[in-house]
Amino acid sequence: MDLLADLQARGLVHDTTDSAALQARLAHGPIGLYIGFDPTADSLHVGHLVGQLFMRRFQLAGHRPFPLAGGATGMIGDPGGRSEERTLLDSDTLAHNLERIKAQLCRLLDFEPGPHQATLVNNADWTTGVTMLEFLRDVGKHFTVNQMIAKDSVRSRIESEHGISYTEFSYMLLQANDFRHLYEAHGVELQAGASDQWGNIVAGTELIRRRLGKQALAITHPLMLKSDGSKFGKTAGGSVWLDAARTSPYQFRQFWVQSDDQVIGTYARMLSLQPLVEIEALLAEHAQAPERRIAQRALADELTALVHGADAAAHAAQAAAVLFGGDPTEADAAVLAIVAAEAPSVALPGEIEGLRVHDLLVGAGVAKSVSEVNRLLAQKAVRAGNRVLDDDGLLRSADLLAGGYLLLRKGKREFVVGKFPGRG
RNA sequence: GGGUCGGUGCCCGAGUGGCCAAAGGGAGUUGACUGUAAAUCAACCGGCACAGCCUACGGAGGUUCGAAUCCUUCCCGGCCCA
Repeated sequence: MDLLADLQARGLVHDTTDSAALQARLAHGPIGLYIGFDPTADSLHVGHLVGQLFMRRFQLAGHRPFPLAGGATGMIGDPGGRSEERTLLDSDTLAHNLERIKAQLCRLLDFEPGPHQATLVNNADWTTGVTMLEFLRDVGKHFTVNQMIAKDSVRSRIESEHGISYTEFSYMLLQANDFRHLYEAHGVELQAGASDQWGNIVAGTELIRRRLGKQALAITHPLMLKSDGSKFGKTAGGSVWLDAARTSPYQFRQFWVQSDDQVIGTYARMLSLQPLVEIEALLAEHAQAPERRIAQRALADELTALVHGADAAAHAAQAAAVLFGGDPTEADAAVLAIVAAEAPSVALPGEIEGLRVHDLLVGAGVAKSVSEVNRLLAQKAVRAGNRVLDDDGLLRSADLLAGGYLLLRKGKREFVVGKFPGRG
């Protein structure tokens, strides 16, 4: 199966400009492709994985990926997919975000010198020095406002009550110019992105055609949505981030393990780098005994290893086995040490006997307030080890597990490990 | 610039002097049932030193025993007129 057919079979192709030309071009030899990521936060989240892995698939098939960090476009903000104007980030925040995101963009791709070497680029490098007049003459001249306001992302904003600023209106020109620059400077002939980027991407192919007289190509992948149609990658606690400091490898893995059956097939096909036949076999097996969650576990392990490394993935799996598998009160100190390193943790004061859990749970971020802890206690939702705590929330020294760890559990799936400072 | 309608808790949205921490819905949390799933049912859903107190209905003043509700003023948004 060739690359394009594989992408299609995985449900990763939403639209392409000229599929025959793309097919032929891919068969002809290595192609340069790029996907842009704007530094709107200091970490990417799981929603960005589709795009990152999209590039990885091309690289594995022998092509050259150019992950682009939007140092320039991030200053403007993409008008697409939102009903209101963005608040502009200040330059310190932007610089910080950019640095963090660059590191993440590099993680899933191969940067070793060679024919399919990845190259990280930043559109600020070729945008910052351009003057307003140059831009208007070299880029703006090639677009009519008529076409620009016809694009979905712009039209929906024009029709919204808040309107759209001139700044955000210009976004697509910047992105078009990026494509043109990469085409000329690096021979990047293909731009990929999520389906909501279609308008911006095609603006680039048009600019290349008008100004250079060359054909550039475009391909988009569907936006990933949850089963209820809401935005992918959001949980109760917010987004699931790729940065281990924001979302621990354990939490990251749990996100996938807890995916529901309805969407796991879509997720596995779109995200896993395993051959499609193997994925289909796994999904068939999963359908036989969904309660075993083998598809969820397989995808969770694969993605955690890709994003956080094999060791972190193994530890996250071991921690989950203790917390959801057997009896944590029987786990030995070595295993609990792994749990303690993976699950959110909180420092214990000297003495446990008679200590109330309130501050521990609030401190760990599991509960927002003392009142909430009281409510949880009243609902019998808090445990230490296996013991359901009384309404007073008092702990006993007998609640300590092997190695002096205190395992607090809120509800069925949230855990906090209490550790004495200086140990484990 | 003139007129007019509006700004309520995470979101939508009721409330037009005391019975208001504020109806209802959504989101969320927990419990039951399960498979670390979905659906369903139930409870909870501002904070705290928790039978009480504090903070809160755009901001600041005021009237009143008492204000989300009335008055003044300022800020912000929609619509209409210029």
